[in-house]
Amino acid sequence: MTTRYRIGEFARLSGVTSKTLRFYDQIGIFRPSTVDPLTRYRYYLPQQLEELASILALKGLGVSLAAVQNLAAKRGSPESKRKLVQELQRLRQNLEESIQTSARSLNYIDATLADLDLGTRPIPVVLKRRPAIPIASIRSKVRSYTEIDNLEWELLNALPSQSIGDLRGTLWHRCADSGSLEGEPFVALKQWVPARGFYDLKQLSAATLACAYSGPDDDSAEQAYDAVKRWMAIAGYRLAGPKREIYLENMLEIQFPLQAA
Amino acid sequence: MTTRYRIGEFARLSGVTSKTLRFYDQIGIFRPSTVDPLTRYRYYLPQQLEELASILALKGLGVSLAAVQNLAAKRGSPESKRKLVQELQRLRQNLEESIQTSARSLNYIDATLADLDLGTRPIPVVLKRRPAIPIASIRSKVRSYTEIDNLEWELLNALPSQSIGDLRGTLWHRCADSGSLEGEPFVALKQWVPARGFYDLKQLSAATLACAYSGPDDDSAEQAYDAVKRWMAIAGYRLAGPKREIYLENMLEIQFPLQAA
DNA sequence: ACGACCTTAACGGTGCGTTAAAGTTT
DNA sequence: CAAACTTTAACGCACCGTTAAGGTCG
Repeated sequence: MTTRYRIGEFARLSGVTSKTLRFYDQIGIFRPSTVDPLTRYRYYLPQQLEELASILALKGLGVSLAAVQNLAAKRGSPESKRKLVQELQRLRQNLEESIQTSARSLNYIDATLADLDLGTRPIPVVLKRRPAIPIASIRSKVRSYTEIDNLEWELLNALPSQSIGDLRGTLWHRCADSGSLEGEPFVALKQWVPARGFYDLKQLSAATLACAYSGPDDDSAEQAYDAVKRWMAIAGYRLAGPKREIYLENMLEIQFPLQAA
Repeated sequence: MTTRYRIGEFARLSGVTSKTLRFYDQIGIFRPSTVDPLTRYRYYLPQQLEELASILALKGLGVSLAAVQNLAAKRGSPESKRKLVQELQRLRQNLEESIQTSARSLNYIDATLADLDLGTRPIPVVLKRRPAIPIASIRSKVRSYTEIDNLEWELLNALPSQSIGDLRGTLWHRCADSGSLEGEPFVALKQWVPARGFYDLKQLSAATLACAYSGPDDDSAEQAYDAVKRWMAIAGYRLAGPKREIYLENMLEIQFPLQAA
């Protein structure tokens, strides 16, 4: 009297839907013990509940069905054990990261809710990855913004116009020890340009950036700076290099390079 | 000289791919400022970077594009603010839960890795939701398993056979105060049966269960019990009611009702 | 004969990634 | 003129849920 279950009952017993069982059969990850060749009804055995459980346990840990299939294929071999360990370690990594980012998001949501409660308009802050790009720049201590404008003008004039890319901006270095502020206007380069003592040729390094936008006025820029600072504090990131100001047509993009903290 | 960006450049500036921009255009969540009617080229304005940023910020918090669209539709209205707050609160909830389950999974993965390292074969444990079902049962203090078998036999004989469902098993009550153990064999009911003093008619309550399978022998059952106990301790759940033993053809399913802890 | 089951097939949903084939800008 | 861009269209992914239109079991 070896009981066989039809799909519906097996579904109820195992806790998944019959559609899921049909799907698992179709992709070959978990098949019924027998199939009636006439009616094509699927029949399952009690022992298969455990087999399915081992699949569901893995899936419950976040393993993809493809990976489960991979692992189940060569079950019992010593190689499979290594594979499993490897997969679980990958998973561990992912889980830790997802917990981190979830926690950051949670904090930020709370802060945003508090802002909304106070009626403050939240300024959107977004994360971006930027690749490294070649730039030409001039770095200098600055006393006024006019000085920066002058530096930039000189930089642009010193370079052959066909080498100048679309991206322009200023890097702001704050030296903790001296407390002094240095500005470094830069332009992206499309082509090689001759090295001269007058400007530096370097790379704007690849980075993850927290970004916000502002109008061209100081007030608006200050708000954007504050928004990014708050965002970083709340989300638990730290600054990792000079801040970047990107010039857009009557707009400014404020970028803070990030380091997980 | 109001600069317009073509899709590629706007994509680079904003940090999303041009495909994403086309997709957002298609679903109407974020459209280019102008489209050349001849070439159908999309053109974007610098100000749109901020508009897109506000969308990306929400998405970064885990809001679905549908929800973003919903929120963006009536932006500025006081109703939109309530909607936004509501959405953020829903999100907060989800994030907290996902952090919880991720943390549980993390612990369980670590334990599984430790087991694998020791060469122990991990017994799969899975979570299931079960609905309430009507049962008939007899509860009693027990000294031996034979007694349970007898009780079950009596129960089955006392009931009209056409009312007896497929599910049979035993509930195990452990009374903390007395330290005594009581067993309660039960059978699921397909139909109404007369109430008699001899057996109880009740509901097997709906529950979330941690489950494992074992063979019919005591040794195997003990291992399954231990596996579930360990799993619960590691994942941080607590027992919420009598344990359930489900009888399957030459197999046992061990079920522990759960309570988040 | 009735209801509760089972079958396959096909489309839907999320948020785009990935070709492919053809036209446009610099 | 060639390189680098753009367009639409269509399929793919993961993991099934959800009809729909029929055969089958007790």
